Amino acid sequence: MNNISILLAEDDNNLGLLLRNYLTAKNYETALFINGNLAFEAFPTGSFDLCILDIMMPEMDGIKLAREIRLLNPDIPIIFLTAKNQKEDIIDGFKSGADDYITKPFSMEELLYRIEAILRRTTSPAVNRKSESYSIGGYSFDTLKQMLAFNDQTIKLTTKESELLELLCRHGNEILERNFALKTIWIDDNYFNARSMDVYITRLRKYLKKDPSVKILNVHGRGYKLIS
Amino acid sequence: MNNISILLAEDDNNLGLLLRNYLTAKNYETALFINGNLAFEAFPTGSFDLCILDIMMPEMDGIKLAREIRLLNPDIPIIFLTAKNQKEDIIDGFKSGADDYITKPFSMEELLYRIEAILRRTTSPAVNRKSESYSIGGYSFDTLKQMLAFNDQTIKLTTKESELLELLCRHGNEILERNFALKTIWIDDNYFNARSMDVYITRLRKYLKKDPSVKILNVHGRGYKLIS
DNA sequence: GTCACACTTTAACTTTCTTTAACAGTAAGA
DNA sequence: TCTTACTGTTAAAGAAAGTTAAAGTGTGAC
Repeated sequence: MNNISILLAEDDNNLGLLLRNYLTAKNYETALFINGNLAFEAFPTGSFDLCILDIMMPEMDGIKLAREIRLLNPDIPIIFLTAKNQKEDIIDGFKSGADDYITKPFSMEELLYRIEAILRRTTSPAVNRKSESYSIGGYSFDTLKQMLAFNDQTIKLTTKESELLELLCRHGNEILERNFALKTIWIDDNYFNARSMDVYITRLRKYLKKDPSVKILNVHGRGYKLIS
Repeated sequence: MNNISILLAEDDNNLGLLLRNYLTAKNYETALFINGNLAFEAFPTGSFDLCILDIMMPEMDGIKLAREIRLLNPDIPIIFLTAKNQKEDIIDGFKSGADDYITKPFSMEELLYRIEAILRRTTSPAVNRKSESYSIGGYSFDTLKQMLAFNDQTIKLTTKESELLELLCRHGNEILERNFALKTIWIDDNYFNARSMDVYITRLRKYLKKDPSVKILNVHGRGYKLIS
């Protein structure tokens, strides 16, 4: 166990069990509740570090649940699960204080990335801040500081630049799927976000061109490959 | 070999052999079994790192097999192969502890991506795909960078060009079957994809004509042979 | 509050990649 | 020889991605 405890509220039992098993396998202590009421009753007793709430649930929906939880603990990170194209849900979700949300269907890997990202943002620096750093050819990239260094020159990346470069690094020398990247970073993989991503790819390529052995290759119709 | 050993259970012999050949070529040690019983009997003897199980199989189906395997080894990654739109299968699959599933038809590259993704999640740090390079007469071809070099001139190949040339190289001086190439790269071996492949063969021949000893020969009705 | 600034998205235009089409040439069997 | 399926080549059409600039958006300083 890594001492992280997750409250999971999901009424679809198949998905719920799948998620619980997966998160448990990933060393997150996970408590599953099949509706909002049960989750809310359990919340004060367990000392949870993170909540994953389905929005559409009978009895008490995820948004209402989030508001109640926030009254008890204003700082706890909350990730919403929602079906696609429920824009209103998403807006309501953010109003009720979501830190993040993820649209169904999603891959386990995607959810895991979100959890890690959110824990990185919210847990205190002293605790488990493992500063990941990648070396990309002659560059070195610190994901936490969001700094990209080449020899003595260092530039600060923006959040999106850094997140995209991190995903590329994680999938180093293999394909990073467009949709995966879009859903993990932009949440929604619509046309405009896809074009936005193109702009960021261009920018990253510009940053990385000092070392000619480093390349971000496009795989037509699928995604990108960072090679070094 | 990269020391990764895969158990593959698939009753369709065509697909089974195609998969085994491809995975073997990609340096995964692969054992193929044509039904669930045989696979299960063999499981304890071979020390496998990953299972790829067809769901629909006679005798013991993939889901039952997965459960049995999980009893022996709760952590081994399992990928299911399933026909499209078999939602129930997928859900059952996840209940029995699948890590991922892939719906037929799929490309080899897609499966490879899933395998790498799952290994990335379960083994750490990342298994970086090494850059393979082939020499073809006076040319040198880097599969990862997708670059084809002749003397001081280097051209960048597109993804499809590179995939096709890689298959040709891998079958160097022997025959690359049309259907194998089509299924591996284009997924579907229909008429239009076949014609598309012809176009790519023409293009590769153009790239390779600087060295007259290099030839892509057609074997009528069967496929192509790269000689150098 | 509003101004300035950094960050992100949208827009417009260009280039590249893949597939489809059209037509020509070639091998093999009836 | 003649027919038919297979292959070769080139051009075109359509979709995806590259690039640059402008327009939004939010955030902190004052």
